[in-house]
Order: sequence, then C-alpha cells, then structure tokens
Amino acid sequence: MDNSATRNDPLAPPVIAYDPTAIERKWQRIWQERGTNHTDLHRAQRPFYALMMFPYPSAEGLHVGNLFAFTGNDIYGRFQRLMGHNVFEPLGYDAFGIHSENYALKVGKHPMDLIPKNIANFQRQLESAGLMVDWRYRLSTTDPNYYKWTQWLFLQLLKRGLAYKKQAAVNWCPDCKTVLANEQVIAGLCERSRTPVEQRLLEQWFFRISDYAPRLLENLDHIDWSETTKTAQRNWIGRSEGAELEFETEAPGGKESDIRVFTTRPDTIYGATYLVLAPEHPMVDALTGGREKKSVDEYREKTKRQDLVARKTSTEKSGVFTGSYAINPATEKKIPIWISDYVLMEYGTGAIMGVPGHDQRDFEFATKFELPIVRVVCGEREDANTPLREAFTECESGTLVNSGVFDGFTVESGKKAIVELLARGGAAKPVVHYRLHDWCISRQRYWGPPIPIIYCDKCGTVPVPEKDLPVLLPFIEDFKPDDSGVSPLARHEEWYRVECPKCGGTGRRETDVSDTFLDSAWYFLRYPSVGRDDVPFDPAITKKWLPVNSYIGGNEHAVLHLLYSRFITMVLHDEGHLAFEEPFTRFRAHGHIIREGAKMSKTQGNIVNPDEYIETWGADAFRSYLMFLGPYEQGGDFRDQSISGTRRFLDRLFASVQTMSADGAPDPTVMRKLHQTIRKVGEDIARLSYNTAVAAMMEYMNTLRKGERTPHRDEVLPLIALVSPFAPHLAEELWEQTGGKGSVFDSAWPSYDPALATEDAVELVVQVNGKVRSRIMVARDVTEEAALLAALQDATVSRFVSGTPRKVVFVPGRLLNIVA
RNA sequence: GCGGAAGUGGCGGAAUUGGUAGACGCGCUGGACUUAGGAUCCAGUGGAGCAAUCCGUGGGGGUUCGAGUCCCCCCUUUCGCACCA
Repeated sequence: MDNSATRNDPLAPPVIAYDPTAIERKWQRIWQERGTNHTDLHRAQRPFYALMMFPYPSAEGLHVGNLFAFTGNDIYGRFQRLMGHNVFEPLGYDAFGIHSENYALKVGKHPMDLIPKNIANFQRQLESAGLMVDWRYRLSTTDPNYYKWTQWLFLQLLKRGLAYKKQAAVNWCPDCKTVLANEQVIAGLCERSRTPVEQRLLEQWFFRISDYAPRLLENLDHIDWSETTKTAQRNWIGRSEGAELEFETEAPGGKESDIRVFTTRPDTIYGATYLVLAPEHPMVDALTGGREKKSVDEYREKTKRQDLVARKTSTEKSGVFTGSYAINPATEKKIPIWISDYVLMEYGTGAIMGVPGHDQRDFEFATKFELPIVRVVCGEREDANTPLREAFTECESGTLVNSGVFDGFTVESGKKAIVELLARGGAAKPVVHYRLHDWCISRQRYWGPPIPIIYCDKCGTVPVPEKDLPVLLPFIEDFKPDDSGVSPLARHEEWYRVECPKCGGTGRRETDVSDTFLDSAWYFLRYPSVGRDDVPFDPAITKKWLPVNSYIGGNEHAVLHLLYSRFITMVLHDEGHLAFEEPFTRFRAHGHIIREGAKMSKTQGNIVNPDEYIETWGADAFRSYLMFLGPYEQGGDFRDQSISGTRRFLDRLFASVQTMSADGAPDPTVMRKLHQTIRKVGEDIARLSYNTAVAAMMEYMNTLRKGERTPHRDEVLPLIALVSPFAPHLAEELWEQTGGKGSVFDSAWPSYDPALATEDAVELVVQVNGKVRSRIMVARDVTEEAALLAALQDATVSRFVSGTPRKVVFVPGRLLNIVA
C-alpha cells in the first residue's frame, strides 16, 4: 500500500495505511484474551438468542455460502448487541450423517478420524471470518455427550407412543445402499447419488409426526417467519378437506366389504362411473374374480417391481379390471372396480371414485379403458349436454347437472348437501387428510447415533434405560454398508449381543442408527446448556434463552429440518419439558450465492475458497462484499471484480479517521446526511437489508469526501459503530485509535436526531400532465398554493402550461402535478 | 401439471405506502499525479438527438393526474413438489 501524499509532499506527515491482515489478527487475539464474544448466560439482563443453522463440516472446508449465511446472522447479532441486548451467538457442527460417511468411504478413511480434522479446519476458517461466536458453547452432534440426549429424545417419544416400528415399503437407494426418507427422494431419484430409487420392505422406526399435522399447520399463523417458508410448510403438510364415501361391493362379508374412498369432490358423485384401488389395497384379493385373477396378479407384480422413477415419469395410465362391481350410492348404478398404480396406498384410503368428467387423471384413465364419462358440473358457458374434451375442473362458478335432486346446486352447496344425505345412511363422513407422512428415522448405516433399543426373545422390544445412555457408537473398521439391508453394526456380535435390561436374558441391540435430521431437530435447545452432562437442557437457562429470538438459515431446510424441529419442540412441550411449543420466534431464509451467473460447483471449478479472498482483501472487506452483492434474503452473484468496491470503501473510512480534524465545527449539511444515514443503516439492518445498508454508508462516505475536504471528527466517529457489524476488526481498531474504551461492541448504536434526519428544504418534483418538467427547492412544509406559484415561475414549467390548470395534484414535500 | 420467487443500463443491484426510474458498487471513458500504474484522486457514464426534447423497468391491454409498483392476458427464467383424489 502506497500513498502519493507522502511522496508528493515530503513535509506531510506519513499516513498509516489500512492493513487488514495485521488488524484482523490483532483483534481476533484480543477478543479471545478479553472474552469479548463471551455471553454471561446466567446474568444476562436482556437475552437475545441469534441462531444460525449449523454446518456439516465437509472435508472441502467452509463454503462461501456458509460464510454468506453466517455473516448475515453475525451482523444481526452484533447489531442487537449494540442495541443493548446480551446476544448469544453459538455455533456447532452437524457432523453425523451420510455426507460424512460417504466421503470417508470415498477417501478410504474412518469418519472418526476424519471428522475431528474437518472440524479443526472449519474452526480455523470460521475464526478468521471474525464471527461473534461464543465458542465455549460449541457442540458437535457426534459427541457422545450430545447424542446421549438424542437417544434420550428417542426414548421420550417412545414413552409417549410417538415412536413405533413397522414393516414398511421404504425407498431404497441401491447406490448408497440405504433407506431414504421420502424427502430425500427427488422425482424418483436419490437426492444424493441421483440413482433411481427402489422399493424394499424393511422393519423401520417411525415418529408419529402426522399426529401433529393440524398443530404444525395452525401454528404457522402465529409465528414470524418468511412467508415463502410458511407456504412451503403448508404445502408439505398438505391439508385437504373432503369426505370418505362408502361403496357397497359384491364381495362377501357385508359391511366389511364396502370400499371407502376419499374425495375432495363429493359433489361429483353422480359422475363416479368406476372405482380404482391401489394395487396393494387389502381388498383386491376378495374382489378379484376367477377370470381376472391372472391379469390382476400380473399387474400387481409388475407395479411392485417397478421402480419409482419409471412410475413417476410415465404419464400413460395403466390398470386392470378386478371383475367386481360396486354400487354408486347416489345413482344406485353398478360401476366396475379397477386397480391402478395412479392410486397411492399411502394417501387417503388407498381407493378413489373415478370421476372422469371432472378429474384429469380419471379422464385419461377412462378414455384409455373406454369407461363412461359423465358431466355433472357445468360452468356459465356449458349445459348438461356439452361434451367433455378434457376434465372440467373449474368449480368456483360450477353448477351441478345430471345429479338427480341436486341439479342446480352450486359445487360448494352440493358438497355439503350430498355428504349430509349420504351420511344419514352411514355411507359418508366429512374427513380431513394430510399429505404429511410419519417420519422414518431408521438408517441402515454406521455414522449416526445407535437407536437405544434392545430386542429380547422374552420381553420383546425393550428401551435402553436412561441411566445406560449413551449407547456408544463403536469404532469398527468395516463401516461400509452392503446390500443386505442391515446396518454395518449388525456384523458385530460383540457389540450387539447384550443382556436384556429387563430380564437379564440374551438381548440384541437395535443395529440401525437414527436419521441426521433427529440430531439437528433439537441442537438449539442444547447450546445454552453445553457442558451440562446431567440434563439435555437446563430448565432455568432454557427458560431464559428460549425460544430462539432470531433464526437464520437456508430455505432448503424450509420443510424438513424446520418441521422436525417444530415437531420435537411440541413433543417436549407436551411432555412438560418446555414452556413453549414453537422453537423459533422469528425465522428468515437467506438466499444463495451464485458465481458470475452460474451455480458454484466442484465440477465447474468455480467454487470460492474463502481463505484466499480473506487473505487478499481482508475478512472485513470480504464480509462487507458478501453482504453488499445482493439482497440477503435473495442471494446474489459473486463477482471477483466487485470486491474492490467494498475494500475501497473501508480504505477510505480508514483514511478519513487518519486525516479527520477536531478543529472548528462540523458541516451542517454533512451532519444532516449523517443522521439520515444512521437512521437508514439501523432500519436496513433490522430488516436484513444489508446491501442497502452498505450502500447508505458508501453514500455517506462520498458526501464526507466531496471536494477534497478534511472531514470533521464529529462527522466521522459515528460511522465506526455503523460499520462495526460488517467490518468488526476495522471498527475495533478505529475505535481504539480514536480513544474508545473497551470494545466498540460494548458501546451503543448511535442515535439520530429525527429533526436532523429529515430535510427541511426539499426538492419538489414538478410534473405537467404526469411528466417531470422541473424540480424546485421548497420548504418541506410548503403549501400547495405556494408550491404552485413557485412552480409556475419556472421557465420549463410555464412553457408547458398555458392558461389555468384544470387540476393540480399535490403530494406534500414530494411532488406537484399540474394537469393542463 | 401444481406451488413459490423473479424478469429494471455493459454487469451486480436500488426504488417502505402508486409519486424524481437506474441509489450504491463493478466496468467503461476522459483527466490529474507519476519512470510506470493493475495504486490513488477528480469528472463523466440508460438510449437517441447539436439542442429543445423524445424514448425507456420481458410483451400486449387496462385503471389513474401519475404505474417498475395495482388489474387482465401472454412470454421467459428459476427453485420446490410431482398421479396426494
């Protein structure tokens, strides 16, 4: 760094140049020595829990996306601290799970060796970024002191009847050789390996999250979360209101043999010309006639073997007739019963009524198999006989036709009336269904917390007593999963062979481990209680610090992690462990960073390594740039060239402090701008609009330097606090240089004078017929008459106005529009 | 197919509620200082035009004194979910 002033004028005092590397190293050391980032959890008067989603410590090291996310949270936390809160900003590692395990397999190392190294690297990188994290409360989900309580959590759910085991068709990834959650299957492919997913039957542990569907949905109305996130959760929970209708069949068994279907359109029952069951439906055998047995069995076998990808990408409907008929309770006509894989056993009752006239899927099915298509709803432009070329699904303006006594009813009233009528005969009841499935937490893998269960021939399924937790994950060499469908732990008899805790007989440990999402579903409860080995979370501390005041993270976790965390919190609330049932009072999703218009990926080789950038530009400039490159909640485009802009800004700030003068009085115009800037930066940070906050400070810096003036001390000093959340090291250095005591973060956010923050002379825009013709300077509280008079004096305006204006629109302090 | 978000200069992006479109930054152009400049500083920078002025926020309509912003119809991009009855 050079400075021409020293060379041009040998008499000028040498000016120290901004050296981020030295400053950052110095302050990171001082912060550590003084415990600047430590929060006294017990004595805090105004607790503020600023949480960010913890990273998975990959071997590649910190991703710039991580840093973007963390910096945004850090700025918010530092700002809250300057606003007088005792801010707790913890961070830890989500180190269990398939990512770590697969990587370990790939490089031929053991995760138990690999993870500590990765964490150490992350730790170094995070510290170089200057986050206000209280590292005394760091946690890792792989620490037995942590997963002991993850296992404890499982036992609590078991105790409440919310954990159960069932044989279920699960998604099996032949590449990862493991079961996947529904959520990990994207369009029939494994989200990680992109391999087509197969179906397998395995004994799995599930959590009854579906019991909580109504509450998970309703509470969304009362929490301060990004609207996009709430919408994603609502869609995921997928409430749909409808009715279950009963159709009598010819199968023996009386009422038992009725088929229940779920529909959201009971109003269309007169148009139900056939029924369809899922191929796995339990009634299929009883309904299959002798002649059809062969084709039905073949079809069931085919759909069973079919992998998900084929099933989900084929648009062509398939199916077979069972040979049986049911009675439509409305028309009392005989209608055929079919089976088809477009009906899913997992949803509703596993059976539907086919209404081809008003459901596109049914229409395709009926067309293919030449089943009757009847119109029972028409809009304003149709009548009962208008032919159907495709399903007519518009229902808001629909009227029922061909529906017996219900002709003329609207869709809405028809729904109610038909269900009421059928309900009298016991053939219908209103029902609400949710798409949300129970949460399968079993993983046939190694790298996770063992599920704390022991199977005993005599006692059955026995939970591991709480006093025996944790069930330690043993170190085994052969942790690679194979396609046997059982966990690698099942190959280690010395580990799984244990005494039954109940009878002392021979027992066998559960050899599956739990889903990583369970680890992360409660970590925010643990942070303030890290160090307490006797409880998962200390009641007093928890009461003081939770729920989380501000949670920031990626929207890729909008459904899974956030939904599971809410569920676990609700369960713990119901169990009496927590006083609240929503863990995150406020949640904001940050955006994602792309680079030069393209997604960052290893294969493209355009990954940003934060280390290099921090080294070249300094952490402060890098942080500021990340926050400046786009709106935080939307993400943005990382462009190497642009970092110089934020660095230049910090250089100028540094230089201003070196050259500022205490002589004379500050410039009133500059001071006015300063107060406006203080207000704007504060408001912008509060709403996470970091890019505009940085822009406002840059703008002020331009004002400060305009015309090569020497800035006055009073004009510069408040800027140190304003910039401190973005550039904490530099702010500390300048704070010290200018005689500040202690840390700038223990000072206060500058206040602004509202009178100064508003201009008293404003530029009034003068329009003629809505087109801007001039701008005139007027007092802020100028009256319409005075403004009009002044405007008409203006040469340009008078050129466009002849005679008396027809109308004048006046927006005080902003605009005058003369309609001529 | 369904749902969400978004289309603004050469580029990243500004514009609380309908009221100055393009803040701020990059880049670019010119200048100053320099042996030099990829450093620093100053000035300029949406398009057309000598100018007055006109045109400009994906396209087409509309409401309004006034529309990037509101309404209707299209187009494009992007991210979720995907036969959920």
